[in-house]
Amino acid sequence: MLSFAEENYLKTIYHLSEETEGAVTTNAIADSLNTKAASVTDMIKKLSNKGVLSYQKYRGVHVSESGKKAALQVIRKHRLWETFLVDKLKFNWDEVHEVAEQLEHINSTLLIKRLDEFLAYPKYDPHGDPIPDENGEYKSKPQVALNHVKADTTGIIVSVKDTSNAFLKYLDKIGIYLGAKIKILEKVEFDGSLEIQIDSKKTVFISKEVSENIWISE
Amino acid sequence: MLSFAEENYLKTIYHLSEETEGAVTTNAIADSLNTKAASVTDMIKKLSNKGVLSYQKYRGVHVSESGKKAALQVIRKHRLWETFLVDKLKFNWDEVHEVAEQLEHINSTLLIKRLDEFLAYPKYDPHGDPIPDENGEYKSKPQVALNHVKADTTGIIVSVKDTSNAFLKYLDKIGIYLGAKIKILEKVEFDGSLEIQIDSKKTVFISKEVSENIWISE
DNA sequence: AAATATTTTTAGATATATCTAAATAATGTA
DNA sequence: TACATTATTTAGATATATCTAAAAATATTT
Repeated sequence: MLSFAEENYLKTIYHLSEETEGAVTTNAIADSLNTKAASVTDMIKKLSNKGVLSYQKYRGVHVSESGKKAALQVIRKHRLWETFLVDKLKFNWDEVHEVAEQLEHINSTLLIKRLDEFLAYPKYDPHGDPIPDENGEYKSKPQVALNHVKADTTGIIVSVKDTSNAFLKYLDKIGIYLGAKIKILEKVEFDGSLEIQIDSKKTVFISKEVSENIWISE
Repeated sequence: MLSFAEENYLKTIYHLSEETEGAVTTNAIADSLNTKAASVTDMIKKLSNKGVLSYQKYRGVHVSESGKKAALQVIRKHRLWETFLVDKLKFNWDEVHEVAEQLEHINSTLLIKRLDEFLAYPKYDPHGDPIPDENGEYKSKPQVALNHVKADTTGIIVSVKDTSNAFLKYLDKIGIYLGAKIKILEKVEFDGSLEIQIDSKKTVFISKEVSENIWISE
């Protein structure tokens, strides 16, 4: 059994390991959790003793098989709760995270089984992220660039291919961000530009070049 | 802000103060929380410093006004979650407590507001206990003795007036306990005896004398 | 490769929530 | 009232999770 804090560390380390090649470093973990490197060292020793991480001094950590399983169960709980908050309790996307961070540590197999059932076995959370099943299995949603979808398509922005400052500033300015809900209102055949609606509110025009760099998950 | 452990102590002490005249003793708290008297002394000092209890050495504690408010909010959360678990997630009565004990400490005003709304503002939890509102206000359900209700009535056993060992042993034997869901199947006019169903399963016969001592909440 | 900078670990504190064992206060009884 | 019993508190440990400051290891630069 992992404690609240141990679960938090493991989940974060698992996420980092997915975006990192090689070992996850102490500082990366500390940054991610807003804590100090010394605290991380203490904790990764403990998690390593519990067999969920493999750790070599000064060489960072890798998540073990059992660690992955445990991390995916926490992620499963987190994403099921987020789905519940948005679908049933009418939370906005920006309101769910903090609460789901707490709810994900509630310990009850029956609760999660029934919650899953109650939500009709969702495969993706409100951000488009996949919800692992009881065995930790999941399938990511296929992603497509905005210029490859038809008018009337809705989806969630999951990735931005151009990460230059200029581009990100532009996206920020027009109100596009990771996780935003997008609807293609119109596609101009002439130049491939798009009129899109963001979060069922604001509508903006983007050029084909821009649309090639924004990837959504339907 | 109270910690998880502090909230648990306060809630328990509040419950004890409701069944006790005068101060709540250290040992009563320790028994109730399955902990040691020394731990209780430590904690009540802390809670007393926070102003939710008033405490005099060797004289036990009283819950202050602010303490009552805080305790009632924890109880509110507990009972709303119990209602959610039974009404929405199809938990049985005996399965809810442990999970609600965890859920009651989740910290989010919006969550509780929305949960309350989602459950259509319930006034009583699945055990028949009143759910305090945001201001801590609540109204207990009126209670009646079994011999005063008509056939077909359903209710929850909330109180047993005869607390002799013999009587309690008898109740235990026939499967009656506090919180049990009761349905009056038949009332024999001749002697006032009753055929009742317990938890939608077992049916038993009880005499009028016994029925006078069992109080339900409809 | 040596010097410097960065990263990571260790040592030693602090805060919370517990415990056991011993001391002290309150209560019950002869 | 004095003694015995019970209840409560204190003192001192333990475990978890955190921190700062210093030491050690690794990485980078000249």
